[in-house]
Amino acid sequence: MAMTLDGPLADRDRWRATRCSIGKAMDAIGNRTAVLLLREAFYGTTRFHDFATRVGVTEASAAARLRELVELGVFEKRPYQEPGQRTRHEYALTEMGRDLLPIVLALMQWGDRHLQGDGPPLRVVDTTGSPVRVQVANDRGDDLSAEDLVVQVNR
Amino acid sequence: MAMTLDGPLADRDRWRATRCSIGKAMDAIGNRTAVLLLREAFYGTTRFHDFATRVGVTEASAAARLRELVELGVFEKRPYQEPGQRTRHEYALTEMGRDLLPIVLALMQWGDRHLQGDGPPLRVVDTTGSPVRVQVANDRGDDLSAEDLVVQVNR
DNA sequence: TCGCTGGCTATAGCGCCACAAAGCCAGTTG
DNA sequence: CAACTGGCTTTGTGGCGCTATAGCCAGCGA
Repeated sequence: MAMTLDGPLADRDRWRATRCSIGKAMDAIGNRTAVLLLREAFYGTTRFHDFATRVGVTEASAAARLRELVELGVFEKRPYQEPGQRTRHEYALTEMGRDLLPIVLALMQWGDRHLQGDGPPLRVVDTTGSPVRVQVANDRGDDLSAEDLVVQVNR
Repeated sequence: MAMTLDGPLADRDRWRATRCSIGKAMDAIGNRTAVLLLREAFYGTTRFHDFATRVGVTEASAAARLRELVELGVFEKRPYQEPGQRTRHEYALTEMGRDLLPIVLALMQWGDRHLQGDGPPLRVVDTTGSPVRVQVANDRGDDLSAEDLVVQVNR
């Protein structure tokens, strides 16, 4: 049912998850608008106005969230110029941002399975048409659930 | 870089992600306290007071978030009785709740990699000691990134 | 030089979610 | 029967993030 807590972690009353990466990640990107901006970035959106309208928030909101994400290092702002147009900026995912794909797809997968009465609106497949899913796996690629996992103190 | 949008999705100005599972998932559980309650549940916590103190929020906050998660079907409240004690209730993850493991671990993995200056505080391994990670994979277990993915309309 | 457009920024108001402190109720122990 | 404990609930306050509306600025085209 639950994970196994190893070594000094076993006595659950003796420690608190103060440097927890899950909490830090939620502080950084745990916000509906931020996550939907990431969805749009993975769908290929790069321009400010497109982000705002496709996510369905005001430009004020999109600007505030994008600014935070640039500051954090998830997006980078890059100048570009279309012929006959002035210089503009586009928002491109950094490596840090691209590493968010498992989070975004895991949310989608869970929502598809448990929150959609009429089934998933979209399907994600690979380039051969094979369905894609997010899994918790070890080196051998075995699919694991909580009771297969052990948590240890690092170093 | 980005996913491929297939068929009617290709013209990005022609559709809006209105029934988006990512947005619905964020509405349901996209909240710091809710996610940390889930972390504790995966670590084995079942009792109200333990949830509140281990997450580090007030009992008022823990009670409100737990009530929402029970209503949603992520937790179920079960009566139990310790010898010499009155009947109490514990919070246990349902299947819907256990399906949130990839989201929680994906957040942890990303936070470990990008938000922890001194490296990850905890390690997650399987029962043989092999490191565990969250991956986006197809049927064959290939690890995929955004440019390998195709999004299609379902049905 | 004037107006248009894209990309923001500013202001005011509202709701959600956190906090702290206090209160309440059921049942068990003394 | 009174006191204690666990598990909440209530009340009041504050911040953050959303909305709507309005304004600003840079540069291109006419």
